[in-house]
This record gives sequence, C-alpha cells and structure tokens, in this order.
Amino acid sequence: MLEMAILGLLNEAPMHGYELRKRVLAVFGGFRALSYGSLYPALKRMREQGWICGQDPDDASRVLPADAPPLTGKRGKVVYALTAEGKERFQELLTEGGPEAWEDERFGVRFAFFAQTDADVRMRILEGRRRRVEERRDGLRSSLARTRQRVDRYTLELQSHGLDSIDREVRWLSELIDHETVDRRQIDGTNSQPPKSTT
Amino acid sequence: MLEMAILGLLNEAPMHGYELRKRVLAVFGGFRALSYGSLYPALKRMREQGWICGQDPDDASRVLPADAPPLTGKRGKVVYALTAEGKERFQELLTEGGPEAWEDERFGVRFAFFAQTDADVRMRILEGRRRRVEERRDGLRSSLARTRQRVDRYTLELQSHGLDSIDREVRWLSELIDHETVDRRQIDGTNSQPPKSTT
DNA sequence: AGTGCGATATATCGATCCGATACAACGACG
DNA sequence: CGTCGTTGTATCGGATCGATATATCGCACT
Repeated sequence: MLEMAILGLLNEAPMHGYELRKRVLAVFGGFRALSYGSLYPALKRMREQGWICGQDPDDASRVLPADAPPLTGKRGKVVYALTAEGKERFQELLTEGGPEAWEDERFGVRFAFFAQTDADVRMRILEGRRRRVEERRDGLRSSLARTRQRVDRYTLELQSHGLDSIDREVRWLSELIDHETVDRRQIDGTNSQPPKSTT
Repeated sequence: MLEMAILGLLNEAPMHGYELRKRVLAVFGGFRALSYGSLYPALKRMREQGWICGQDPDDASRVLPADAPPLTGKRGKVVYALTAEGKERFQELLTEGGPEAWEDERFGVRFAFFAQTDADVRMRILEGRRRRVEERRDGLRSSLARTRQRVDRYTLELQSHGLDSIDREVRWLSELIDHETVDRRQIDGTNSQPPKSTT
C-alpha cells in the first residue's frame, strides 16, 4: 500500500515528491522500491481525495488543492503536506488489522508504522503474517521433498535458498511475537488487564 | 521474465496452463508467483509469436496455431508445447548474460535454468548479480547508520532484517561463485583451457 | 567565463503483472 | 444424487514499473 507509505512519511514531515521517494527507498529499500511512475499519479489521486495538499515553496500563497493545473512548461516545485482528512485517513489505516495487512508487500509498510499502532493490532498482524508465511514454507517444503531427487543442482540450490529465507522470516516473526507477549505481560502485571486470547 | 519461465518449463514437458502455473509456484515460489492474469495473456502472445502451439488433447487433430478462437462457451483444454522457433528462442535467452539478467525478478528465473547455461555466462550473471546486491546493501547500510539513532524500534527492526537478508544473499552468491571457480579450474586443469578474464 | 555533469524535481507513457472473478467440467464422498 | 474440491480456461480493472522527457541548480574542471 503505497498510499499508506506516503501518508505515514508525510505525517512525519512535509516534503517534495522526490524526497518522498528517497525516504521510501531508505526505509523500505530492503523490500520495495518506488518509481516515479507510481509516485506522482498517487500524489495526484491523493490530492483529489483531499488527503494531502501541495504548496509552492517559492510562492507560499499559491496553494494547490484538488484541481491544480498539471504544471507544464515552467514547473514549480511542490511541497506536499497532510490535510486534516489525511491525518484522519492515516489513523484509520493504522487501526486496520485485516488479512490484507499481512500480504507480502503490504506487511512491510504496515510494519514500518507499528510504533504508532495499538498493541493488539500489532499482535493480530504479526500472527497473521506468521501463519501466512508458514503456509508458504510448508508448501515449498513438501514440494522440495517431492522433487529433491529429480532436479539439477541449481534448481535445488534455488529452492533451498528460498526455503531458508522463508524459515528465517518465520523465526524473525516469532521473536517479534515473543517480544510483544513479554511487553503485554508487563502491562498486564502493572495494569491488571485481563489476558486476552489472541485467537 | 515470465516468457523465459514458460519456455523453460515447456522445454521439459508439454503441459496445460494450469499445470504450468503450479510448476512455477513450486520452483519459483520462494521468489515469484504467477497469476492467471499474466499467464493466459502471455500464452496467447507467445502463440502469436509462434514460439508455442496449443493442442486439444481430446481431439489431437485440432491444433491451435496463432489465430485460434478464444474458446468461449464450450472450453476445451489445451496442452501447450514448444515449437522449433520456441526452442530456438529459449536457447537464445540462455546465452544472454546482460545486465537485465541480474535484476531482482529476472535473476531467479535465469538461475533456475543455469544447468542449461554455459559456464562463462553463469559466471557473468552471478558476478553481476552480486555487484547489484552489494550496491543495494551498501546503500541500505549507510542509510541505516545515519538514521539508527533517530528511528523507533520497529523501523530499526525492519531495516536490520532487510539488511540481514541482503547480506545472506551476498554470501550465498559468493559461495556459488567460489563453486563455479573450482569447477572451472578443474576443467582448465584437465582440458587446458586458457584462464578467461571474467571482467 | 564557459561548459558540462550530477543531483534535484515533476511528469507521462506503454507494458507488465496481480487479484478477483466468472465459467465449466469432473471426481470423490456421503 | 447433490455438492464440494480440484482441474481448467479466460477476462477485467487496477497497481506498479521502467524508460524517458523536461527543466533548474550548483559545483568542478578547464
């Protein structure tokens, strides 16, 4: 979810599209890129939605709402910032913990803003993600077991390495879940909350 | 490169689109998926290119070349097989070792057919891929070093885990390259080939 | 003083691929 | 005898990429 990434980063500070892209590359670089071909259309859509507004830094009076001209010819620079609706929308996204949140691409973005997410939503997403990744691991594992004898060295190497990566992610997620559980227990201990069942 | 994946798998054995998809999931599952939304249009394109042909298994006489009808209504099953041009095209792809071959998605597919690729092309691709991944690693590493103090626990965790994954890939590639080098030395020793510079 | 390169910056275009969905036939199972 | 899961083909809209065009700015080199 590109939309959430943009809202989240603009929530930290207003910036140019260009800057936005560099930040995305730095934060999500291990998982996802962000091309201009998605960025600028996304910014346009979001401006139309009213979630962000663009402002010309050379002429502060010239605010660019929904219907701004395409800036052809002499192009101005635009600093984007969240509107009230944008902040609202971001908060709304933070509370969503449905199955979409633990799909490959979404999860990375979702996780990057965990610090602003409620503990129970964090837990739901981490456990959902783990289930998801375990499923894939099991599928790959059995497929590998079946074909092990029949394939060449390189295919085997590729599948083994893929399986290792997935195994590592499961372990990483388990560590995070353990950590969350400890945090929760500490809160429960001092705050006497009932121990919620995490389904 | 979806095209190469299909050609490569059909080179092993003719099969249905559906089967093709399952094989792709099994072999590349750790890296890439394959949706029907890409598969069937791709098969159609490739049939138009003359690389593959489809044949109705219930009526072997009914071969489906380039301009076959969309099979609406009563849909027949289609077994796809490589044509002579298709085999040629696949061999051609196997010899290509340019920069495209070591980009994220391409590399996995490329690597899966390494057993049918020349040793020097294998080496070029492995080293190119390693350079590519090292670049990303260094970018991420310095970005992480710069922001380490300023970000929250989850962002840090995400970036660290991403960096670890990339580090692991570099090590994996290095092991493969070492192995290739050993193989080459053995051939050079017994076969007295001149030690090629791998630029 | 010129010049030329790399970074900053906005924007679009075509192509690729995904996700969801529809449709249909077949076999297993109760 | 129905109905559920698997096999199987196909399309649609939407998201995203990769390449490219354009323009400005600062800095180094000559």
